[in-house]
Amino acid sequence: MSHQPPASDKKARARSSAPRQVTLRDVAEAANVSTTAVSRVLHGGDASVRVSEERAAQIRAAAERLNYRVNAVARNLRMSRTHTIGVLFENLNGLADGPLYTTHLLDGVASVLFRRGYRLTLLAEIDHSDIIGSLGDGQLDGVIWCKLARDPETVSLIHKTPIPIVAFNAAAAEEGTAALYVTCDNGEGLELAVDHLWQLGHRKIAFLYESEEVNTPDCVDRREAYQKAIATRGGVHIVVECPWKLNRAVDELKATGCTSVICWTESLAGRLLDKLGEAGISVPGELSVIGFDSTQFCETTTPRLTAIRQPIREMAAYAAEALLELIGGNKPDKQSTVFPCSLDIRNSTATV
Amino acid sequence: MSHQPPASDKKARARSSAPRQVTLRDVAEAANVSTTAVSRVLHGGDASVRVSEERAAQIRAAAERLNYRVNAVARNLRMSRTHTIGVLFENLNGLADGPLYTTHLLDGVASVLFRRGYRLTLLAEIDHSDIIGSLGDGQLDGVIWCKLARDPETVSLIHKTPIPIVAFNAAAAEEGTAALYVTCDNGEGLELAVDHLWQLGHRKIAFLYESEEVNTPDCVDRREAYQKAIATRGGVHIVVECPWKLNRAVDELKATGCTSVICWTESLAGRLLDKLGEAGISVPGELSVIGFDSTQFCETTTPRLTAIRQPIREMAAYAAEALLELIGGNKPDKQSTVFPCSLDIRNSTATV
DNA sequence: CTGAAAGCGCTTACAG
DNA sequence: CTGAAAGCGCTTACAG
Repeated sequence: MSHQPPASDKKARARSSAPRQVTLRDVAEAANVSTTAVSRVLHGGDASVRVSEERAAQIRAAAERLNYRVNAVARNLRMSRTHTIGVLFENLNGLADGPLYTTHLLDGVASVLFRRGYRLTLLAEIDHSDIIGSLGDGQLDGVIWCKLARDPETVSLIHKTPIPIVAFNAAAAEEGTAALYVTCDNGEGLELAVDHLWQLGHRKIAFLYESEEVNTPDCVDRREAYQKAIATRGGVHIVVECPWKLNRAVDELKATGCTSVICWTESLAGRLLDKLGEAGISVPGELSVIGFDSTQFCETTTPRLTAIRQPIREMAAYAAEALLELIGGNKPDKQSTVFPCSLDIRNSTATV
Repeated sequence: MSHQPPASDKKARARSSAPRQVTLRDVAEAANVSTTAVSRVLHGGDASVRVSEERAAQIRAAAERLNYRVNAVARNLRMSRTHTIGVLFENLNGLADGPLYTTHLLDGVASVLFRRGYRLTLLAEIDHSDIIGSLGDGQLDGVIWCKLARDPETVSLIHKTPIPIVAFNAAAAEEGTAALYVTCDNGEGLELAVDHLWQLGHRKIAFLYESEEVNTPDCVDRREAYQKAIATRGGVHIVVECPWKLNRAVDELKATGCTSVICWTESLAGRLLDKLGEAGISVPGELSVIGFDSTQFCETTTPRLTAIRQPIREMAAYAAEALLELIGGNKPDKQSTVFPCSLDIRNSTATV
């Protein structure tokens, strides 16, 4: 019975033109049941609805025959839930910036999300003022906000955002912010790095960062942590700011008379190694260099790069889990999670 | 007038509980106009609707006052358009695999998409049979399918997918497939590499790939192109398959007596360099090594890696542009676009 | 056990 | 110029 194509003349749809999407209603008509029953059988949900096995089989057959696919957008609208979370980067460059930082980050997030049936959308902060528009438009259940800045404007943005937020690599939590913070222990990391150099006899240790990153949370924190670690030892801190391209950076470092330098990222350290090579300055012979992140990248530089390690992938996976908890309505017991850092000693540091 | 909060008693919504989303209807009521007018003023569209400047101002004021945000999911449902495109990877590992391949790919795609107001969703092929489910659920306007395989099963999948597809790094176009193909000229690339080695006096040139990748399109193409380039010169081809971890790979290469090896990716070449280093085999002294992709990664290996270059970022940006054209309903003039390869000679190759 | 109907928040012919 | 109403394709109280 009912093996003829669904008539649906009630609506007299334009069946002739573009191949209209097959809907739940079509399946219901073909199987001679209600859309309620079809929804229940095909998509589960509402357990209070019971459908006999016979009808269920009819429904499944009809769906198969008509090649029915659920329209997730309609479902999302109805349920106010998209099972999609966003990862927000400060800028487009973010993607190609750190040699492996972004990759590990996405890999960690994706490993959790995909397993739990969530999707991952990439967002870049193009227009600062439009973030709310992107985050509050209903398409995202939550967001992982990378390198979240701490200026008042951004903080107020956070308050206005209607979805749960996990701030990634954004240092300390703001007072009264609903967001969760996941970061690494920059203080510990720089303490380890300075300690390592100090033990090697270095007393003039520089800290290097790009002027473009002067306000990036991690950059600020690491700079301050460096200064504290140096101060603790009664040393003199040498903070060097350079342009992204490292023009004159080598000269400026030389002028300070430092014997070692800590770069705020491994990406920067890698580029510095190149410049030092060009300038004929041997590492670690004349200058010891330390980076931050300690991904596989550090195994491929010349010399292999000593670096502070933060477990990016694990942090990202944790951030994703935490976000799903928030979305599920579970309030976390703590607002900040700080992952420990360690120091991977390779070949770019030596006694002074 | 009408400065009191919207009554909306008609519906008697649960205003007391969770802060319900502010809708277009709320704005309309607050401004004493129709939703038609609000939609027109706030979101543009339907140019046939005209609203006086006075009313428009009222509407904008009401929207501002109520802190109205459009619900993009509802709009997407209505317009059957999400302005979101997917990037589909074969597996999760894809993300952390090639040192910079994925990053450049995403960067290229994102650079185009974000500028044109599109979003980017990451998908991984977890369950092969469920791809249609993901691609046909209405949440995506199109997809960039990376390393699309050529088995009959996948081809039939492509035919069933209701959204435009651009296949990336997937070699030749399938007969009668609607998909667009963007790839690099593997043949040219391997010809250049073999030529380079041949000129350096190498006559025993091996080709190395991981057994896990035996059916990956690019791997197949490059292998065949290698064999052809060798055959053209009357040489003997030495194809070596190894496990991902490269167990015994060095021994096997040694056993073949080859003086040089072309790896199908730079990632593999990088790992091989490590193994060779451990085994005390000097590169390029005892063995010349060539990789494929030639990203910044090759500048950081020891020695710096000679590699065939494919312009990943440009290819990805092109793929994104092409996909948007397809989505816009513009049929492309050609089904395949092949980007030229070149050879970046660095320090991992030398005379035999 | 089963179905008719309301409603998620938009946009857009259509009629005044 | 303006608005009432239909409808995108789902899910889910609610009533039989």
